Amino acid sequence: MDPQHLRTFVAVVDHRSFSAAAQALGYTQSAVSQHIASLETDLETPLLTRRPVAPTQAGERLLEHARPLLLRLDAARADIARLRQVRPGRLALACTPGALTPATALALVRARTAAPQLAASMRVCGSTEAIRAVLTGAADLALVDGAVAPSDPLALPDAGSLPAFPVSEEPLAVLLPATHPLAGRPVLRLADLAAARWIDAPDAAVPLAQLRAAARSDGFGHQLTYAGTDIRGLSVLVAAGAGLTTAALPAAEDLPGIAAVPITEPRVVHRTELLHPRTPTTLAAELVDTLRPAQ
Amino acid sequence: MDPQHLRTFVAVVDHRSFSAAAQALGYTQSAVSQHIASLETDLETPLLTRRPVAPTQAGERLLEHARPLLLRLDAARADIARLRQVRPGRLALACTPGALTPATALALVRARTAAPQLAASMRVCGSTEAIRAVLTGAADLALVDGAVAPSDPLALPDAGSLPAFPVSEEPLAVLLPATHPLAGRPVLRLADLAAARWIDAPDAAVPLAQLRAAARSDGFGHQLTYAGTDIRGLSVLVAAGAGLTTAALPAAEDLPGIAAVPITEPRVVHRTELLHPRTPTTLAAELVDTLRPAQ
DNA sequence: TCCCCTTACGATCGGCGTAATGATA
DNA sequence: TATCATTACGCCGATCGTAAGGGGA
Repeated sequence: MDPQHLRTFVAVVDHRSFSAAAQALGYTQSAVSQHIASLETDLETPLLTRRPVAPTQAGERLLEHARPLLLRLDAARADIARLRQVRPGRLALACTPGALTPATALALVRARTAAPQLAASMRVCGSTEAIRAVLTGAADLALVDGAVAPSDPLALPDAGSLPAFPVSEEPLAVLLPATHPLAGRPVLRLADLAAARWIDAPDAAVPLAQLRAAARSDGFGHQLTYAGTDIRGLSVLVAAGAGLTTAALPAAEDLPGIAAVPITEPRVVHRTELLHPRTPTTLAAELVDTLRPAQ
Repeated sequence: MDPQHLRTFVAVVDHRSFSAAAQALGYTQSAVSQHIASLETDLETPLLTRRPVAPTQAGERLLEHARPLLLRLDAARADIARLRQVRPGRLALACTPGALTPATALALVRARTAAPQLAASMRVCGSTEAIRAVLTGAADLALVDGAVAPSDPLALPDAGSLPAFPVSEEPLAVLLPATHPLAGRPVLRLADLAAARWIDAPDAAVPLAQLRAAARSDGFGHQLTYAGTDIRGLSVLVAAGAGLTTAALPAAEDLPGIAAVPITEPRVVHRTELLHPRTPTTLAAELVDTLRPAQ
């Protein structure tokens, strides 16, 4: 089970084609075929069906291991590289949309004025991608948000080795169309909304799985999936009646056509956490110190 | 970063010697040296000091990645192997000492009588080892205990891919010498005990880290570490005044020289969970079904 | 017939062991 | 000087690319 073979396997599944994966990886078709054959011989089971190219049951299972495995391998390499040389003149931030608030923006601006020569960058993406960016060294810090019980840590996938600390906690609010029957309520209970129609926007809003966990419910079904990271676009969909979503209460106020109603039951908050590598760059460490007292 | 090289690296650190690691792995000294050299060239940093052989800072960091990485690699292989052939005639159970209660023992006996030809085995060990056993296929099921807030899941290391469900929850009790000033109390608060002297028995009792997490305290210091898995031996130490420990209340009653006092604050329970592979053997699946309604 | 995966085959590279060398207490 | 890690070197196996083969739409 050579990691390189696993990488090829993942690429083949993603591209649904041996030849496309070969091109993407800079191999010949033949090499890719040999990689897969090597894995299948080693594990003594077929991993892919051909025509069409798709993972078998065993292949699916292997994928579930291979992706985190390869991520961790890249993380290990990046971790050692960071330990070897600390680049001071850079600050690359990965940020989920819900974590980009006036407070965090201000902290970044303050860090910039403190170090004017600093080349700063910010990338807005889903939490998985943000965590991956920090793990692999593509980003120096990540700001990630989610919904949890008060003062509980966020349950972040594959972020095991990353230190995290809370930056802020605000009330969690449901976003409803202003015309919605429940829009006038001062507060709402999550359980009352489990049967509603939701929008699944894993990269832009709180993932529905976190709501289910908070409400200990199987509800929160969805018919529409929103793949972007643009909260405003999401709010337009909500206003049009495509479904509900959640956000931090302060961020959700003043959205046109939207009523934001805080959730009181169960006790749940919108929480933002800052993740940083074990060996942050000096500028990243400064920003960490800037934000830490905000807790 | 060949996994085989990582495996060698871990072995060298564990043996504190190239030659001993070579012998353990069935390589020559030379091959081990080349593995380490390959890693150090690849990562462009020394990973080990020689004479004495010890990990450098970068080596320590690599270790933190390498061990879970290799475990997951073994887990992936075992997972696929289980998918390929289900061995019905075996039931290997890995169990932490605190999870071995009359109820779980009865369930095992019942499963045995239902399938008399069954070769059953049980291994008592720490939770990390129990999880590793299930992940690598050495065991078919694991029973693991710990202390958490009521109805919270156990936070188990590296068990990400293993389904788990609760088998029982009982009050958590402190074990005190019968002569202890607090022994007569009907109940105790965990915070009152943070400053006491504890025994760190990670493989036999609730790890102190879990108590710190439950009490949100930095206390629970220890001077004595107990490396075994024998709860009776641990209770003898407690009775002798070596320090305190915890256990499920029912299990802790009637220990000679011991007073078991339930903890009421913060809300915390002793919880036992059953972990099983995604593809359990038929007998393991039966036992899973037997225990599941016990929830 | 075309597309795409598989197999055959030769060249190259990497990894292992043996054995010589080097360093350290 | 004894012990242990490193280096030199030759052999073997693994992997790559080129190219021929095969099977489904």
